[in-house]
Amino acid sequence: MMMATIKDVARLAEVSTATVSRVLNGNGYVHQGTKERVAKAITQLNYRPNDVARSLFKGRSKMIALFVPDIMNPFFPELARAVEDMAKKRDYTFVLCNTDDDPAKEVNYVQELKQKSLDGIVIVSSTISGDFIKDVDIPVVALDRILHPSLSSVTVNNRQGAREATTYLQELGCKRIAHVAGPNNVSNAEQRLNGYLDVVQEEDWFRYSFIEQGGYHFDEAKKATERLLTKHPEIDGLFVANDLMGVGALKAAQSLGIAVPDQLSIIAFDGITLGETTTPTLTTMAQPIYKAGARAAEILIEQIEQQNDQRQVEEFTVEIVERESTRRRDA
Amino acid sequence: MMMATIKDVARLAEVSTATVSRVLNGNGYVHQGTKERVAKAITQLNYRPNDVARSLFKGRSKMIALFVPDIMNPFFPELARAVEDMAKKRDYTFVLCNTDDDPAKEVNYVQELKQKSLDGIVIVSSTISGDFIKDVDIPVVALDRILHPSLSSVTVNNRQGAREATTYLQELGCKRIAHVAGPNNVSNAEQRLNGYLDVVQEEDWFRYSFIEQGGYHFDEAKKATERLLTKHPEIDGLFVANDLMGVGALKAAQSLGIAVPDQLSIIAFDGITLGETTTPTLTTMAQPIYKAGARAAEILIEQIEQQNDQRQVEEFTVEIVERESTRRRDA
DNA sequence: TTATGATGTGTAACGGGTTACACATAAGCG
DNA sequence: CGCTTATGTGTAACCCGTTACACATCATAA
Repeated sequence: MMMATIKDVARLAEVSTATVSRVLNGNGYVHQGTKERVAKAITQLNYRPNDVARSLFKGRSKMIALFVPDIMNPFFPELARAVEDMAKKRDYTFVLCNTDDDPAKEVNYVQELKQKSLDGIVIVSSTISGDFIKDVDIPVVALDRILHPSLSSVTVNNRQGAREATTYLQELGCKRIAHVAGPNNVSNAEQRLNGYLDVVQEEDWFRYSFIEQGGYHFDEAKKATERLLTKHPEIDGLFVANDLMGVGALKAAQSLGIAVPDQLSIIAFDGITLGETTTPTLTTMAQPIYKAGARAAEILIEQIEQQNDQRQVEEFTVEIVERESTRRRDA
Repeated sequence: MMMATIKDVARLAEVSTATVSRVLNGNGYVHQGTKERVAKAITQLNYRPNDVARSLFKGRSKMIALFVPDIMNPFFPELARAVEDMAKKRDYTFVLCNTDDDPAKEVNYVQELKQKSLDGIVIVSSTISGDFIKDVDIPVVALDRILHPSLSSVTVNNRQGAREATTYLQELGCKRIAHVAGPNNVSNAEQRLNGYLDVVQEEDWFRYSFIEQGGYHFDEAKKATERLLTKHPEIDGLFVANDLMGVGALKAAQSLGIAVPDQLSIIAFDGITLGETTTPTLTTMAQPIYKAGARAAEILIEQIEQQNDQRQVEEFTVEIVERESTRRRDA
């Protein structure tokens, strides 16, 4: 059978559609008796308002989107889960977009979603033009990476975390600490690199050849680590820009017959589950991933609902999680 | 500035909105010259039709959803990616729903999405009532698990794959092969169990105590494996119902000091990336996960667009991927 | 008793598209 | 030349809610 409409309810309850609408939304005055008749009609017809009609009138859709480079990257599912949970909690529908870090795709998604009256976007991106995104006339919250100074954002203290990670390796007794870096143009990767440099740059052993690019990819990081360990066999500590790459580094050490953590301590960054399943498990600077995602969604929804119009910038703190890939060196 | 509407275009091009609509959709007759004037006006105003208004009239939204138990389970991101890619290719917006295997949540999502005129659902579920889902009056395609005989579905040959996995262990020379099983009520888990039984049930050593429940969870599977290996130290081969559990089994063996693959060969099922990052890497019966997801979405869209109304049932084939967790036993 | 505000409800416009229908003109054909 | 069909375009209804506005009734205070 056809979905019942507000007219059917109105007819059955012998009132106008305006009255039904008022009952539905709890607006205006409605006589108690009328309210009950309408409620009864609604139940009887199993009526559910058509959200499309509502959206058309209101110009809002109760939908938010999350843009990620690729949901298959194990960092993003937890973020997606967090945003979806918050969306559901606040009665929003959750749209997921994989952008592949392609600015054209990102722009294209924005346009298509705006045609659908999407209410807002949580975006993880390093590629989209800040100038484009700041002019998108719906609320946007940047997550994990900063996109434009005018946008609300939720991030972590990458630089400080990187400093702590590197210092931790020093405290374990590591004498030569290298870094497998993330991509050049990504804010959080640069911050992690800087944090590493903050700690080691003044050391007399330090040279820039202790840094290799791993581009946030498993394979690239594996190769980068192999290069590092080959040209500098003296390396006894490794700070890797994220966990996915950290696992690549683990693999590289294995393939070169270098024992982790006996000969080499490895610490990475992010705190994704993947790091718990390797052998050895991966020591890491863990982000509160879920919390950050949920908070980003919450800020977005507050902005949508005008409860809080101004820009919010929040930075969470990372915490070391000691696992098996690091160990104190005997002096 | 406000978004331009079809009326603005009509005014600028000096035609009626009907004519603009015809140009937009390539319907009916429009004079060549008129067409050009309208096209010019559209460009000039940077006009994009309002999809909400369209949806209201058509009763269709160009949105499809994917229901998964939990996107944080590493089996699902690839599926999600596949469905999203296909959705995008066919100009559909992709909605992701985490159901936590909770039938109430599933029903609730269906209702909310139907209010938004969602066009169809790809669903991975073992919990939703078949009777409920078959009466949802929009197209539904079951993926990975069978839900109801009247629904289109895309699955893999779980039973045959399980037979091959178990036989493979036999061929390696394993004499006592145990199974860490998935949940009871999930069709593919039962099929995998049955495939295992097909091969070993007639063996004289076989007893049901060689089977333990691991419920498709990492931790549960780890504990189940510990129980198995403790009560049956003679086990030299293990078929695990999926890769996530397989990694749990690997951990269990490690914690008991049992060397994989030297003392124990482990083969799992699914072929997710996670199995490539462990040490040893995990031998598995790999599903064409991406292909299956993409095909499910394609069938769904065909059904939505009435190109193909009848039920489709497709079964893909799994293939063994030999990695490091299995090895031939010396006779 | 009357002015005033609170309560209760319906009418109709509106949001932004799509399309059935009517009408007009032009072209093709016997 | 008259009839039929193809081409071209506008009017208005429709999709399904929401809400401004008008109007009535009722209660309360002065």
